[in-house]
Amino acid sequence: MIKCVKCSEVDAIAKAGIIRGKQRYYCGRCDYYFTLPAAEVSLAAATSKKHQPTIVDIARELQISKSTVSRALHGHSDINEETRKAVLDVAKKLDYQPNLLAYGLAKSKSLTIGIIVPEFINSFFPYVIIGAQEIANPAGYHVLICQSNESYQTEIDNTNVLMSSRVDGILASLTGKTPNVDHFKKFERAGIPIVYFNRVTTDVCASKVIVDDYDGAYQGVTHLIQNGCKRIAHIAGPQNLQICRDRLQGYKDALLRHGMELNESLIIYHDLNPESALHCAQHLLDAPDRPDGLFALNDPAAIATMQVAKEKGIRIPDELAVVGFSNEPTSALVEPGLTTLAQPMAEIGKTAVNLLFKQMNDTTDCFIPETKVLKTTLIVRKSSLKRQF
Amino acid sequence: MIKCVKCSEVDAIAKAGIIRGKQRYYCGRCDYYFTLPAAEVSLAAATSKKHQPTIVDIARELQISKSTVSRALHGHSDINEETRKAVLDVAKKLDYQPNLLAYGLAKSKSLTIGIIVPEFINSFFPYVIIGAQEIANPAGYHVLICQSNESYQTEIDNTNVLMSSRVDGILASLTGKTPNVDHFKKFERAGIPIVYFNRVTTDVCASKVIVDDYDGAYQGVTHLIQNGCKRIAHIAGPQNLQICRDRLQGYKDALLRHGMELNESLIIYHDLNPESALHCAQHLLDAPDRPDGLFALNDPAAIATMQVAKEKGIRIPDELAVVGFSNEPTSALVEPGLTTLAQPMAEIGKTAVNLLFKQMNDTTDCFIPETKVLKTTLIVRKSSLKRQF
DNA sequence: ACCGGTTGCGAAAGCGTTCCCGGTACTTCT
DNA sequence: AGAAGTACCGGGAACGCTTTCGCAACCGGT
Repeated sequence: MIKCVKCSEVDAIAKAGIIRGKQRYYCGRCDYYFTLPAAEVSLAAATSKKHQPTIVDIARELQISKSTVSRALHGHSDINEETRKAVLDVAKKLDYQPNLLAYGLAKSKSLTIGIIVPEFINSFFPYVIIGAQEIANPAGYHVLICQSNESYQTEIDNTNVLMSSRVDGILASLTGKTPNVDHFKKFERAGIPIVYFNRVTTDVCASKVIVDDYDGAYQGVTHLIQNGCKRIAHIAGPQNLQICRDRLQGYKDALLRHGMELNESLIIYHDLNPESALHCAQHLLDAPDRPDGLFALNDPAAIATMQVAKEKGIRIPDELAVVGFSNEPTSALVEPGLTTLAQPMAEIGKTAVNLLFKQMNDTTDCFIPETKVLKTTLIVRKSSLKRQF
Repeated sequence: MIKCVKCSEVDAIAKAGIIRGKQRYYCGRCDYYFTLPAAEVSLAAATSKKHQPTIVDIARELQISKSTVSRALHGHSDINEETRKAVLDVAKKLDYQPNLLAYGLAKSKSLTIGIIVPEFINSFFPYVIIGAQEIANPAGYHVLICQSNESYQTEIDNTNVLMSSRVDGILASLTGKTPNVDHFKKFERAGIPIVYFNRVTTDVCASKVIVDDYDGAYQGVTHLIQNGCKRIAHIAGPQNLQICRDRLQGYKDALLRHGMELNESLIIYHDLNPESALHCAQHLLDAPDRPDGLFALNDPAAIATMQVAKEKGIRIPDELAVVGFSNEPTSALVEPGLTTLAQPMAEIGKTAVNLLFKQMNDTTDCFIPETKVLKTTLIVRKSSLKRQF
């Protein structure tokens, strides 16, 4: 017979429904509902997930309170030197690893900064990330990398992931399809600082790290002109990105400044997908009135064009001089070497994190965003040096 | 005069030390210690960190309990359809983002898998990571990427970071300097599954994803032999890595099988640092009795050698035929195109995550590790096709 | 001897979730 | 009509950590 778990009464027990698959009983005397305790599923087999040592374990071992352990582990004041040593010893003995989840919850900070990049197949972004880590890691922060794969939707998803992860700051570089930065507004609302780098938009009030794209483009195109190019094409990027607009403008101004005319048919737009680069190249080189010079918005596009030119038997640089942008390692490997505008990639990452930290430590409620503009350097290789000139 | 905060007594008050910089008082009547409440530092300026909506906010808005909200957000049973809709609406209205830290703490799982790679400058690892994300993300997991920068110490640090982050699983590829995997043992102890990929060691009992390195090397070297090479060199990797030992063995066996003799002076060891590749190449090509063929353990080493050869005026493939390993995109860009053994990079990532998930969902206490061996494909380009042959 | 000050530690309240369990109001059998 | 079952919901402990604040013990000067 069923006994009440409280009064051990037997007679006043009535069935009171099934709950979560188990019979429930009601004791009329105690006015108490209960289910029979599940017969102690004896297996410690359910203990597959081993217990990780916590500060409570350390505290128990030393017969002190967890507050003291916490203080000891953080070099807090208000702690006896011997106690601290003892705690540290036990921590090492137990191989204690602080639980960052709990830490983050308690402190409302995750010690993590999120980085959103459009891709990391080409070396540009990896180098930036490495630069960022070089500053972030020593400061005790680690880095959560999200790549948007040049997809706007993925970028949005990534912002949500970073939001849920409660990152303390964001470094972001946009996709070529990102029409606006509304999906980043939530970070502002939450007081999480953002620094945009490289691929930024103009319509946002935030800190930015960019290079002088206009100047770089201007230099690159001028170089082509000085090397005898008469018809200089430009593979431009999506015009939602300031970086692409600036490079385009630099291209245009360089031409005009040197008394050359603008020819819209020589400007072709690349959506930054790898296949698109090949299409642009095809299109450009198939044109009846082929260009004899090309300034591409980035190295991969320049290199893709060189490949296509090669297939078509177009000689580089004599028939087509090429200048890229970024100086990714590959640009030194292709044949002929690609003339390009070197970007200080690691420097970009470092600068961005420094700016982020500055903003994170800012106590004044109205932080004034800052834009750092780094310089590019023209690296001349063979792809732009016409022989007959 | 000072009043007791409890009884408002004035006379029985005595000073009782300074604590944390503030004067403390003692009321003899109440037997009570107190400090004066800090004059309400009126600034809401300290509220710079805005409040993020939580389930409690949703609950308050709807006048229900947070338990109900939690159930609603997770499509739990035991919830009225209308209630759920209401919760979802409010959640959307408030732009609620679940706090992954709190979730992780409560559930003892972080929905994160950690990936440790030795570097991500070359494209191999990025592609693997993309493959991994393609499986992990749809399953609700995100990926924490750590790069060890070919440093053993950094790799150890990375394991600690991932341990602290309480990742639910690990994908790891070792540095060329990692002597053993003791630093990964803590994951085993904690019951956190690991899958090693690509750069693995033999002395560990865990799931692995590798390619058939021996076979790939054998194929590559055989291809060189069939193309008329008589003195085939090998840039080998650190012998702590099984992958490097296998490729070396494949090289040796291919030579022996084809009646060629082994020449230790033609084997040179690369520590996987970028500069080291150039040294190896220099050394190899400066030798009095220069090789006429090269099988390099990876594409970057092969390409570095091609660069050095070019500088020295050594013609490829006629004077030196080259075969790499991996088929990174760059290998198609260099001149001549690099013959190489294609690895299914994204596939490696996907397979590894699948294996990891399998192990994570395994309930039996004794999980049997599994090793998946993927196939390589010889991609023939011009770097290995001697003309006079 | 007493008072004011110092040092070191413990108790407990959060942080935002999940989840177990108990409770209520209602429905459906007999 | 009353017993048995169903559908939902709320309370509250737990996760591992930080942090505030109270308190005891001790120290040194008058």
